[in-house]
Amino acid sequence: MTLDLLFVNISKHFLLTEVEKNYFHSKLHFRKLKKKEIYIQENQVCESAAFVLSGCLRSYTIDDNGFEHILQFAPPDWWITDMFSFISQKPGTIYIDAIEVSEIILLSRADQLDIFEKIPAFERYFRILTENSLVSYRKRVMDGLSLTAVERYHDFCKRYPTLIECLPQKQIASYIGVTPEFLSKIRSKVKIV
Amino acid sequence: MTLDLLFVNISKHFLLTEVEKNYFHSKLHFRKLKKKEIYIQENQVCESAAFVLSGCLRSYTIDDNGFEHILQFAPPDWWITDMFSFISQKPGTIYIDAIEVSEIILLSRADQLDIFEKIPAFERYFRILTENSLVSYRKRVMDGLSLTAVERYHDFCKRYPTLIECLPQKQIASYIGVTPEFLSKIRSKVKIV
DNA sequence: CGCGACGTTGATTTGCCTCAACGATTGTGG
DNA sequence: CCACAATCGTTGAGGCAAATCAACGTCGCG
Repeated sequence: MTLDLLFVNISKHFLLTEVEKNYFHSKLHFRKLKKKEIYIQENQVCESAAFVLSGCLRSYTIDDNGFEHILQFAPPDWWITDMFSFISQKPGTIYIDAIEVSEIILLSRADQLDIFEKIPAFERYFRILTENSLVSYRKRVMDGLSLTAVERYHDFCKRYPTLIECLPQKQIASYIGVTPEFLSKIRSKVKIV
Repeated sequence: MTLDLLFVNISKHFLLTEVEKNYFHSKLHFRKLKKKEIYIQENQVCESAAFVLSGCLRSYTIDDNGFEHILQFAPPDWWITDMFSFISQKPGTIYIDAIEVSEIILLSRADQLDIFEKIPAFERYFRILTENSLVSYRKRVMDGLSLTAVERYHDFCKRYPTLIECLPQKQIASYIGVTPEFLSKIRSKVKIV
């Protein structure tokens, strides 16, 4: 239950004084999640963003037909939240749960905004994270428009080699936007070649 | 050639002193674009973000088969840039051009970062814009995963009623991710009902 | 006027989905 | 610790949404 991972992450962007570090620390909350435990649900206000210390989380929606569509995986050292609900503090549309036993650190939106006032470097830190996240969503949109399912699968394997190992295949299928059956067929064809 | 639109936009988020306003103003560059004039090209570093005063811009990629895929339309009062290239100052993958005669204001990344230092409220302004933009890209990813072409078209009509009027149909098709032929068929079916 | 971009429509093809059946693996309660 | 259920991945047959290809009328523009 060490917060080091978070502070190392932050220190890649700027250096905290001891006082700032303590202040920031005082705003954080720690939480453990069991496997499959739900952290955020649809129609619920997402009060906090979560930083993953261990384990792995995912965010997803459930459509009218009951199918899940995965938006993001969050292994250790990643932030995850329902950005829409987090910034607006209105009920959201996504679910976040734990793929495996996980430890996370929570920062509420109110505390985040408070910290932005007190320690402007934090506003920079989160601005940069948001910019990077925007770029990766943009890439995802482009991939959806211009790549075939096979190409999206290969791209996923290249980008997230460590996730490939530990994720059930149906969740990868849900992320790249195909049915589990079809992903299975993609994989069997690749092997033969 | 008035910058008012930009300053009104900013004033929705925070108030500028006269000094700050002048400083910010001194960093801006004005540019006119002819219809179809290209502002940013693939493999080029995107030095500046653009704020649209009049007209309309679009960003898009061209895939291996020569097809365009539109990422964003930018009518007046919107910012547009190749975020990947803008933040990394590395060669990008997207094109930005003018759909019609347009007037834009340019802010270079270097100047933006400089302004963040001098006037922290600007860092907040752009953080908020980036957060909102991230949310809309996220929605676009979800729509691509869970909606049919017909549903994406109706959603587009609802969200961008003013754009529907002035855009050639093939560009709407490119944005929602279908061929122009198929969008034509979608529209003809809707009319009959 | 004539060319090129655009929208339309129809015939055909294809990428991916649906549904169903089957082993293999995981997990769980007795 | 085993037995059984539940979940997962695989495979095949058939179906559908959307792409492709081609032909044609219209319009804006040099």
